[in-house]
Amino acid sequence: MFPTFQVRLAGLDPGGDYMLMMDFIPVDDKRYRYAFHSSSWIVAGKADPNSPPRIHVHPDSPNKGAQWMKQVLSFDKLKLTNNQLDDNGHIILNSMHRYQPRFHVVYVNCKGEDATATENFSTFVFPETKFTAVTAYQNHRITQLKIASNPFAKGFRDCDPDEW
Amino acid sequence: MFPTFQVRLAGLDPGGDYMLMMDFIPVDDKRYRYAFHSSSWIVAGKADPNSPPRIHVHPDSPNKGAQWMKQVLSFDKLKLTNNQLDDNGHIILNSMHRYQPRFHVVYVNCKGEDATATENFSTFVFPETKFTAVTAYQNHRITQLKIASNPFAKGFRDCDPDEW
DNA sequence: GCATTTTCACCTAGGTGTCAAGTT
DNA sequence: AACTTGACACCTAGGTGAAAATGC
Repeated sequence: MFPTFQVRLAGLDPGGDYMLMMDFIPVDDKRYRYAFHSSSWIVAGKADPNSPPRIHVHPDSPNKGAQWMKQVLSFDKLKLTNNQLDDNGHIILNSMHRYQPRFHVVYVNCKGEDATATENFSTFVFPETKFTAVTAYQNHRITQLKIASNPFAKGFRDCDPDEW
Repeated sequence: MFPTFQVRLAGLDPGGDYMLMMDFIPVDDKRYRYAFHSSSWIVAGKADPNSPPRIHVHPDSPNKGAQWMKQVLSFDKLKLTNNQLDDNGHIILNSMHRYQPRFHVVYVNCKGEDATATENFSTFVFPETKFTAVTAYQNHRITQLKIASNPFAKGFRDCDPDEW
């Protein structure tokens, strides 16, 4: 997923253990298609059936609050797929559907026998991170934006990288 | 470090938390040089002063016993340096000195307040992994062995990779 | 004279959009 | 007609020993 979801954490218990996670929930029960004449997405019917939702656990989990708060966190290992039979633990999405990423902070208290009974969750949603999943870009300006900002797409840039 | 230190674990508590670590201890208090005429290492004086020893923690730590036992463990992120002022957390060694890698399994019991009081260690030493640290290979057969076995050195192979 | 560092061509490994071909 | 897949050239990022340059 590019751009990568990045976040800075504050207010954690420095010595406590936390797991950080992300998941993706459908924004609505609709399927979309892109109307080129109006350059906008329009509803194209009811949503396709979706696989059981998956959760991406940040690979540095679990870790101390102090460690998580030290720097900006990046979910750069998170991968998306449209393959409903995916076997790599990637997040499964339906193409041409809208999704809202969610960020979860899980406090892991291991003092008790039954760990789950003492876990605390906080979930954060940033509405500006909603997106439509595609297998091919529908809008040339999105293509140009990603070519301009993703280092791996440098080979497609027209002019000097410093000019961007 | 190549070849990478790899090990398989058995007999852990599947639900318990473990940290896996490696460190490197001097084999003796000597400095060596390579005698080309006899193709062997000979003592060349007393050991140079060494920096405070560092410990490499396997980056997947901490993790459950069940997880550690699932596959062969590889310490492929472990890096060596001769830079006594290293700031990257690498293992600091003296060139032309002999070292013995050690492997540590640490059981992390977090039920008590003072975690260190309830930790249990096991240390494993494989004498066949002893080596002499160098900045340049002293023996052409070592060079050829590494060219033959390290995928990143394919550019230096003489014949078809399949023949090796 | 020996040991170390630096630069280099050559790899591995994998993330980009393009374009042609395939699918529904 | 709309959507998806796979091969591809072109990148990033970084691990090899060779050879030249530097240090002691």
